Amino acid sequence: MVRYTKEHKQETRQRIIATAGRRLKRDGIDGSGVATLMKDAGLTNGAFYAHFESKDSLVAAAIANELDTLHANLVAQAEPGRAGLEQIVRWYLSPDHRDNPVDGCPNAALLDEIARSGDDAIRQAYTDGVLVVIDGLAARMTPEDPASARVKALSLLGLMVGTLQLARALTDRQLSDNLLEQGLRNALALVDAELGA
Amino acid sequence: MVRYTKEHKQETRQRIIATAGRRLKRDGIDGSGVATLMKDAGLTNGAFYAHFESKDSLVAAAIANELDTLHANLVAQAEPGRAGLEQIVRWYLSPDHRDNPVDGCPNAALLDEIARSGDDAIRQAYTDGVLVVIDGLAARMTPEDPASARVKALSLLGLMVGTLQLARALTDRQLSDNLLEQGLRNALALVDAELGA
DNA sequence: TGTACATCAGTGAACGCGCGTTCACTGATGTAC
DNA sequence: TGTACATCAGTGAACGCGCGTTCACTGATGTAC
Repeated sequence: MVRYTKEHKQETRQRIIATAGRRLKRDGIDGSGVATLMKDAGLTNGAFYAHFESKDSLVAAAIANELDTLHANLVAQAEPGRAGLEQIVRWYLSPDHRDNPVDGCPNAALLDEIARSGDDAIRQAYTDGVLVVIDGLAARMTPEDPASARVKALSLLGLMVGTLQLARALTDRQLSDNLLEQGLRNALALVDAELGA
Repeated sequence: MVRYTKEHKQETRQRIIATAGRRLKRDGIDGSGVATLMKDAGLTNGAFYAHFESKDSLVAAAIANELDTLHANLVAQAEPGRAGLEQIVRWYLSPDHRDNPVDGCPNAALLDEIARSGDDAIRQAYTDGVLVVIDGLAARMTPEDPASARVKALSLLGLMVGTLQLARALTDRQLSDNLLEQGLRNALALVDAELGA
C-alpha cells in the first residue's frame, strides 16, 4: 500500500474534509463532535490533530470544500444565461433538495451558524467560497456590469436559502410544497427582471 | 414579597423564557447551556426542572415567545396594506437589524437549527408561531384570497430571512450593505407585484 | 395575636457523559549500508 | 538481497471541562389553631 507519502496524507485529509461537510450539514457545527467527524472518515479521534490545528480549522476547510463542490456540480455545469439560472433555481427549490440536506447546499444547512461563528477564519472561508458561487451566478445575469451583477446574484441566493430553510422547518408538508413553488416563481421573476433591465 | 403563589412562579417562568430567547439568538440552541440560560434569568441551574420538563421544552417555549413578540412588536403595529409591508421590510433588512441579532427576528438567528431539530415539539411550536406572523403579513397583501396570500407571505419572509443571514455572514461590510439594499428592492418589488396582481 | 407546622421556589453539589485536545505508544513502510 | 534503523500515520487512553439532569436540602412564606 502507498502509505507514509505526502499524497497519502493529503488524501486522508481530503477524505476527512469531505465526510465532515456531510456531517456538518446533518447535525450542525455545534452538533458535530471531533470523534464523530473522524469516525465518519474511518479514523479515530487521536489522529485528528495530525491533520488539523483545531476543530474550527476543519470546519472552515469543510465549508470551503462544500462551496467549491456546490460551484463545480451546480453552477459551473449549468448552461449560460437565463437557461442556466433556471436550472439552478429549479434544483435549489425542489422538494428533493429540501428533503436531503446532507447532499445539498451548505448555505441552507449552516448559514445562521456560520453568521454567528466567533471564529473569523470560518466566516472568511465562507465569504471567499460563496463569492465563487456568486460569480458563477452573476456571469449568467448581466455580464456587462459585474459589480452590480454580484449583488443581484447574492440577493437571489439569499432568497433561495431562506425559502429552503423555511420549507424545511415547517411541519405542514403541503404548505412547504406550496412555498417551494411560490419561491420558484419569485426567483424566476427576479431573474427575468434582471435580464430585462 | 409575593412568593409561593402561582402568579410568582408564572412570572419567573416567563422571565426564563424571555431571557432564553435572547441567549438562543446570540449563541444558538446547541450553543446555549441550561446553567447559562438560568443564570441569565438570575437563577441557578437546579431550579430549572421546577419550571420545564427538559431543555427542548424551554427552547420550544422560547421560540414560541419570540415569534409572539415579533408579531406583536413588528407586524401587529404596522399600518394596513402596502404601507405596513414596507415598514416591516425596511426594518427587517436594515443594517441595524443585521448588527443586533439578539433584539431581532428568531428566524434569521435560528432557522436552520430549528429545521434540523430532532424534537418535534420545537418544529411544531415554530410552525404555529410563524403562521401567526405570516397571517399578519398576508392580511396586508391580498385580503380576498387568504390561502394564497399566506403562501406569498411565507415566500416574502423566506426572502428576508435568507438575505439577512447572508448579510450577517459576509465579512465584506460594503458588500453586505449593498446586499441589504438589493434585498429591500427585491422585497418591495415582490410586494408590488402581489398587490398589482 | 402567637406559635407550630406545611409548603415549595430556589440552592448547590453531584451524576454519567461527551466535548476538544494531548500524548505515549504501535507497527507498517521507507531508507541506508 | 538482507538487516538495522528511522519515519510517521494512526491508535487509544487520558486530561479538564461543561453538558443535561437529579436530588437532598434551605429558608422564607403561608396556614391552622
